[in-house]
Amino acid sequence: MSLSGIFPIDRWNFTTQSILNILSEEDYQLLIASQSEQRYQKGDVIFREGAVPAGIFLVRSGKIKKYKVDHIGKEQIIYVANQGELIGYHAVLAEERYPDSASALEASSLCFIPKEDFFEVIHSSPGFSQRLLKALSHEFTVLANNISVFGQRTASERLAIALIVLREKYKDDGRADEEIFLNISRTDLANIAGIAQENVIRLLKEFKAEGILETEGRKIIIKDIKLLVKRANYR
Amino acid sequence: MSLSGIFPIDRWNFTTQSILNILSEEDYQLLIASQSEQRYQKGDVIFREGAVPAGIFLVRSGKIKKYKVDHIGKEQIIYVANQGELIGYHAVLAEERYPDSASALEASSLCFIPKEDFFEVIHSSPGFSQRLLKALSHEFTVLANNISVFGQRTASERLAIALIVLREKYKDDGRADEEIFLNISRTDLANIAGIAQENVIRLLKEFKAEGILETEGRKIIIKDIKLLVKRANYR
DNA sequence: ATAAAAAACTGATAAATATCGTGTTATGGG
DNA sequence: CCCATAACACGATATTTATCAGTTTTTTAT
Repeated sequence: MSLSGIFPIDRWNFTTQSILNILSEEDYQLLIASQSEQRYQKGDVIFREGAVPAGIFLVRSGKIKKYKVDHIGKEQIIYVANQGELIGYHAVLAEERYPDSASALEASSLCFIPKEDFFEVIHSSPGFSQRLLKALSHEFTVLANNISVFGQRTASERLAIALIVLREKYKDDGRADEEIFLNISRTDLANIAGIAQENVIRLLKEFKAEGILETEGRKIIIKDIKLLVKRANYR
Repeated sequence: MSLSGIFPIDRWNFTTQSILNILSEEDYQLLIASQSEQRYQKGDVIFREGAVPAGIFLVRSGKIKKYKVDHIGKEQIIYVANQGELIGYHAVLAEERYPDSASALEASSLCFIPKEDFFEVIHSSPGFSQRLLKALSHEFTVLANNISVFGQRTASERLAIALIVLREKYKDDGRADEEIFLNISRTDLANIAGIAQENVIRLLKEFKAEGILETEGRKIIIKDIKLLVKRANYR
């Protein structure tokens, strides 16, 4: 079951497009010409905040979290990148160091693209930079939306919103049936929603009691997306 | 006194560049060819969330807030645009409706640029879209940074950070001396930092007691930026 | 299969922050 | 200049959320 028609997730600007959708076949071939695919285990770091970027990464499979670590070691997850998305290109384009770190949420496969190759495609394909502008502008909207969520929403609303967004990201994995299984730890959920891990557990218990979801150990299975949307308090 | 050397505000990615810096003289002339400058009083709305954009706005003078309004009427300020900045171009580039509203924080003068003119410059000047990509990528970094601030910082840290950022934006106004006067209401401050207005007042009182700032009615005068930075708990 | 480690979970308490009620001071229009 | 209105201010209280100090369950590695 898609969210379209139930929760206007696109209209509310919580999702971004796979970069592959904005690439023509030629551009894509050019981009991955000197590719080197690498596998990452769950928890492996792809790049660290402050490092100088040498290129960008295309997520071939798996899920990557982008996050910033606090002065007291607290982690805030900024974004979860899914299969088909590019990561690290903002820093390359802005000619800055990485403003955040990236690591694998689950076993993932990434394709490294040297920044020279990336710039070559940008320079040689005028259409590409326009589509990139469009994609970046949309991503900007998504992030701005997130700021308002943090400023205006309660802990339970933020968790509900995080679950809705994650459900979209996880729905293409595995199971073909209605129930979508989120393979993510309580701690990562807490670091996405910006709340304490213990409260994630308590809130998940509430959601479970309301029939929104089921849990089996670490597994979270979203059962009733409509109720979840109601919990998020959107309209 | 500039922040450089005291607080590495650029390194911490809290500021964005004026778009004028990335425009060549020709591009600039082309952009404002069919300009129509308009004056806005404090509080006047420039555009509203959900509207279809017809073009972009260049801030000639004054300050514009971009914000989202809650289901219960609470306002979250996403960004304060200063003289020299463009607003509304993300929506135009993404071909979306405005994701947020914009209104004047003080009497301002804006120059409207029809979206056709904007696209013409993008298409005709390959350098421009590249510089725009760079600017957008940097803005993205700034927003991502803000998300981590909301997720990781206490109310007083968020207020201190808001004051530091605003100080940079207000320092070119009026007075040439050291003390920078922020012409912004407690409510707007609250809506930037994402805290209750009463708490802004209480925290300002604390900051005053610590010698960080002075208040004269609605006026806020930053006296000691070093202490303010210490309050923000950055390093 | 089993031990060790990690993650999930729980209840009590503390801390942070919002809300409410009310008084006071600024500020802008007539 | 004065009045009306909005903004500022402040204490008391309620609410929300985090922290702490554990126990239990699940997962991982051998």
